[in-house]
This record gives sequence, C-alpha cells and structure tokens, in this order.
Amino acid sequence: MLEPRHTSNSPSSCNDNPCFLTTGSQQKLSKQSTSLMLQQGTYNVSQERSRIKIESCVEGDLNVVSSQPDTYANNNVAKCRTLVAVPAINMEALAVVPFRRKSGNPDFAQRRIRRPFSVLEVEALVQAVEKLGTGRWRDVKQRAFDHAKHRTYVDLKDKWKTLVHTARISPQQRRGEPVPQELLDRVLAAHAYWSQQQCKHQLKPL
DNA sequence: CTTAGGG
DNA sequence: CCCTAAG
Repeated sequence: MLEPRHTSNSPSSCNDNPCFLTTGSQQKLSKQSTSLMLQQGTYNVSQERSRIKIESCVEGDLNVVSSQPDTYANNNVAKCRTLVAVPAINMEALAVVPFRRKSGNPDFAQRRIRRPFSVLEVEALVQAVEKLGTGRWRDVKQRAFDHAKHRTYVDLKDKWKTLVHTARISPQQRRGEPVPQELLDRVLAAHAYWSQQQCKHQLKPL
C-alpha cells in the first residue's frame, strides 16, 4: 500500500546537507546531525558502527526519554532486584588501554560518508601512480589530490587496491560508474611495472 | 607521521 | 572506509 520515499536506486546523494550548516561553532554537532539524516534516509545499516552512531546521535540530539510513571518504575525496580552476574573484570587492564580517537578527540569517531571515486579522480590517480609508483601515497596525494580534503593518501592507496581488483574481474562483476577499460589497462600496467621495480629506483624523476 | 595490509 | 602494527 504505502510506497517508500526513495524512488529506487542511487541511495546516496546528500554529500553536503545545506540544511545543517551551522554558524561555525558546533561543527561536531552539525556533522552528527547530518550523519543521522543520512542514516534515516539511506538505511545504510550494515556495520555495527552504524548502530553505535545512531544511538549516539539520539542520545545527544533528540533526547529520547521514556516517560514512565514513578510508581510503576519504582515498583518494578524493587521487585526485579534478583541476582545479577557481576563479571570479575580487571580494572588494571582497562585502565592501561590508551584508545585515543583521531587527534585527541575522546568522542566517537563517526565513519566518513562514502565518496565513490569519479572517473576523473581515477584518471588522476592512475596518472600519479604511473609517475610515482605504489609506495609513496603521500606524494601521490599531494600531486593529484592536494585539494581534495576528503581523499587521504590512505584512501588513495585503498582505491588503487580496488582498482587493481576491478581491472582483474570481469566487467559484469564491476559496480558503480563504469571505469573506462583504457584506464583499467593502465592500472594493470602500472601495477605490474611498480611491482617488479618495487625495491629498485624509487626516486621520483620529477 | 607515513607504509603497508588486513578488517 | 576503518584499524593499526611497523618503520
């Protein structure tokens, strides 16, 4: 009877939510709100982190409170105080764990939104790798993605990995915007080349 | 901080 | 994308 809002495909299309642009003081809150929007609209719940994110957002923004009569609550609590298995944990072990998220942010690091590489980006990546090789992603980033704030050199390294894989599987198994076969060929070529030259002359000719 | 790989 | 041992 009821038809979901989403037409069909292309679940993600809200990279930057203009609805949540804050004055500039609470970026964190803004980002979390955006994340919540994405989750609600996309239902991209596949990783356990997604759930954690939602809970966090709900607690922080929506402030969901269960309005229960005091009488009932108290009564239940009083009656249900049976036996509770208390796990004997070592406080020492827990205290030693550093667990520092990102740059000194004790907050829950939210997973970055998906940014499928465009063909143009792939082109830039391939060209950079052809020149610099596969062992200097920091330089690759600076040369081809210096302005892309979201593409880290680790992202580029990962993308190259998937590109090599994509180039090897059959075109039917590939997903997303079809990458020109010409580029995939260059990927395999560069990969083969830099694989054997791996430990040789890694000095950039630029 | 950057590499390099598994998750 | 994330996480992180190594360098």
